Amino acid sequence: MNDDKEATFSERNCSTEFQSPQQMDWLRIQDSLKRQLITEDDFKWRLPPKINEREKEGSNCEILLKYVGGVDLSFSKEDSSIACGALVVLDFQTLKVVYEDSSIVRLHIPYLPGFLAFREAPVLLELLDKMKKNAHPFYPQLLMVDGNGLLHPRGFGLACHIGVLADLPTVGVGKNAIQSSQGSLKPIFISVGHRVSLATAIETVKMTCRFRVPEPIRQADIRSRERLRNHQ
DNA sequence: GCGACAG
DNA sequence: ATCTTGTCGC
Repeated sequence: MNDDKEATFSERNCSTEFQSPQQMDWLRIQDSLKRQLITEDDFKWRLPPKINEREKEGSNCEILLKYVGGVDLSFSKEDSSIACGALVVLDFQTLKVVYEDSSIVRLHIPYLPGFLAFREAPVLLELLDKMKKNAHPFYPQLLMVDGNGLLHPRGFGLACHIGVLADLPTVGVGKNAIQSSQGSLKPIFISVGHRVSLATAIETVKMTCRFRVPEPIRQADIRSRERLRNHQ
């Protein structure tokens, strides 16, 4: 009964019959990048021990997760091709913003379901790269992305895309998803981006949620639209 | 007209 | 993504 729905959904999104030449390229790129995707914990830091939890034995790792990044884009209401991408870094424990940068750009690639990364990733990768080039001490150890990761028709959403290209642990956080009208309370959709397990993805998001959306993404959202406003 | 698929 | 007022409550 439900198999019919699953099958048609999958077919519709993975078929190459009705794709433009551009989208054919994008499909190949996604497929290629997906081969580099890591969906397990792969980082050298550890989460701060929970309050009622004993320190884990055998964890020789002394580095604690401290710098958590968040990225988001906001768009101009007048000209939808004008956007502001923002990158923020928060202290994982205090949730205070310790770094902020943003960039106003003109986007030439339209939004197409399943290909969000080709529209939004370039700006965000630039902001990350700028920080890395400067060897900034607050460069994020984990990045939360406003968009899905594995939760994607081909299992390679924006969070995966950014994670692989930046070689950074990422978590995807979606605010809408397919067949979203089931849950009653507006849920968020957490999925693995790159170099994190689902358990870690969920745990880190929970630990940074003061409100519905985790604080790193919320701050990136607030600051990107704020800057867009002051620009015109 | 219906259904609807991140941002 | 963006368009949008007031309202309730801490």
